[in-house]
Amino acid sequence: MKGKNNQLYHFFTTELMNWNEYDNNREMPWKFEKDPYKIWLSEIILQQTRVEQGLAYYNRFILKYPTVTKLAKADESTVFKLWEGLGYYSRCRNLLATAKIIAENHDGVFPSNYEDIVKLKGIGPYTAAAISSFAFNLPYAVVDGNVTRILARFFGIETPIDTGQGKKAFSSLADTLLDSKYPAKFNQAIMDFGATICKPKSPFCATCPLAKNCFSFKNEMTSFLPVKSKKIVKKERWFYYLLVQYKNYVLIRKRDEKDIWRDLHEFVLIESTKKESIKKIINSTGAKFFSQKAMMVKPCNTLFKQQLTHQVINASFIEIKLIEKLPLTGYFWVHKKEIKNWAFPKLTNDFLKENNF
DNA sequence: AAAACGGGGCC
DNA sequence: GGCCCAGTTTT
Repeated sequence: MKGKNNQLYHFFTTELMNWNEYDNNREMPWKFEKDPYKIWLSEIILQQTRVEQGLAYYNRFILKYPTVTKLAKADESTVFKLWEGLGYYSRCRNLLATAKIIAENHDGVFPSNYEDIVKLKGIGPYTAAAISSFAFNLPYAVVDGNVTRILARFFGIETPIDTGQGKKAFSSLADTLLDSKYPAKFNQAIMDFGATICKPKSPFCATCPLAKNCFSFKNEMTSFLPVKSKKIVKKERWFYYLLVQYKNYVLIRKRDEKDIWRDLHEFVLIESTKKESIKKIINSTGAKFFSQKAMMVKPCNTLFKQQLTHQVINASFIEIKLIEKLPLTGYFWVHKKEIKNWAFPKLTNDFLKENNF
């Protein structure tokens, strides 16, 4: 039984490494990169993010911050502005924090072993394995969505990939399969393979070099593997944004609670768990303070909707022009021309763009 | 162990 | 409308 498994393992690795020689045309600026800083940056950007979406961000970051030392000296708001629109903003916060740690505690030199790398903020098992193998050619197998999908399908593993047990099993199997002489090449190959051949939908089994020994291909199971255990429940929220203005100034604040869009900015927010009438919002205790001192209150008709992983945000914007410059705790006044210097959620930028604000 | 964290693209 | 993406952190 063990011998049979070993043969299968060998087949998998051999075919995969062979495939990479000829059939892989994915071009990415960080491919075959050896600078751990550039690899790190690319891996953080690509967490839960498609290559096509992250590519432009990567290029802009490298241009502006060519080294980890340069990044470490950067202003947080500037870095967030550069990250704006990419999502999962804790990645940006951790990126800067880690750059500072490397600059201050490691003399600006990226750690060169897995144990030290995985301790850094924003770097988990996947990213540590990627940096270790790509930059330092250390034998750590990456386990991302591509890898779990390929392994679940090829070996017919029904263990859910999003459980502790599953992660352990897939990681262990990946380490067994890893070509320890060429870890960087193996890791690059398996992810390219997942992205181009063993795709989530409509994989190219007809031309797949692994198909003849693939459990899912032989048993018509590709559409059922891998298995995920968790069902996502979405909640719906209604955001009513007051564009409180005085002359050419508008009130904004930085979101600082543990919630979506932390460290991004927003206008005066009145939130509800359900849809409200604009009239009710304007007359609410939160808005009355302003509407009483307003020369103009104008709701914008468009409803902005943003789908997130665990929630749906519905946003309406209401313009309020004041006759005097009122203060509001937690908020600050900025000139309209300065708005573009602050990072905002995508939904807000959509509004700003549509309304030439 | 489960939940939360964005935004985009595909079917 | 649901799924998935070169996952990690927090609860």
